[in-house]
Amino acid sequence: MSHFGRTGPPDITDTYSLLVLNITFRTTADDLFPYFDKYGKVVDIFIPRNRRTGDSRGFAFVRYKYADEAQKAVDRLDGKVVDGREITVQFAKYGPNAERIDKGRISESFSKSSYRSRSRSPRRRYRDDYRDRDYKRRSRSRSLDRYDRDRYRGRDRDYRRRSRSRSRSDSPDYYRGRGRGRYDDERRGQSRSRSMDSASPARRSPTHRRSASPHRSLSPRGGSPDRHSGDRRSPTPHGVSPADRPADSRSQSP
DNA sequence: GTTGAGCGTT
Repeated sequence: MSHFGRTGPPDITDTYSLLVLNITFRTTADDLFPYFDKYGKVVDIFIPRNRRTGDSRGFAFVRYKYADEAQKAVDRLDGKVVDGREITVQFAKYGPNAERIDKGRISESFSKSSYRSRSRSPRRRYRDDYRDRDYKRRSRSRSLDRYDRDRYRGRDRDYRRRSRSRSRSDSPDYYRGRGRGRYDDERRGQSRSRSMDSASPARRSPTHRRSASPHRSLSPRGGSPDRHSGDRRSPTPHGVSPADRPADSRSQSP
């Protein structure tokens, strides 16, 4: 039983869904199974993943067959350290279709008569699908979702700061890399190859220098770091020299 | 290689 959520929702009519938050991004359904299975009969475990990257979002849904077992798991597994991180287990408040559920159990099935109740759903079913291609072309003022908000949070400060001090014409990579709206997720393989050979020389130059610059600053006394330099240079006699770069350029050139 | 509020797929 290692295939959870791969075949889609089996049957959530008589199952109780538990929401597991604060789990690691590397935790899989199989990892959570032994934890929840010990406290009750786990019907299915599903971990929402990103459509583009495929990485876990950091939370999972565990469905129990009985409410008493689910409650037990919430009380026992809530605050339990899994994979080195404390997880949060609680009853799901919303169903797979954004419908309100009671105690993790769906209060209303999607029958013909349920359509009338659906008018009350204040929540949208869409989350990441429409945002991925609409948010960038439309306007970012709509409010960034958790996916983009996370990435922008770390890149935003650097991104804006550089724009002020440095001109865009100075960084041709700006249009291909950050200008697209996002920098990774689903980038083309060919773009990456060219970046390594074409636009690399300009960026790789400062990269090598940083090894020597900070090293000297941290050792104003001198004399001591001499031993380290000698040993570290041995494994790298050549290859890091920029003089070899032109040689590769002609090979890469068509 | 990174991140951390929240509510889900065939």
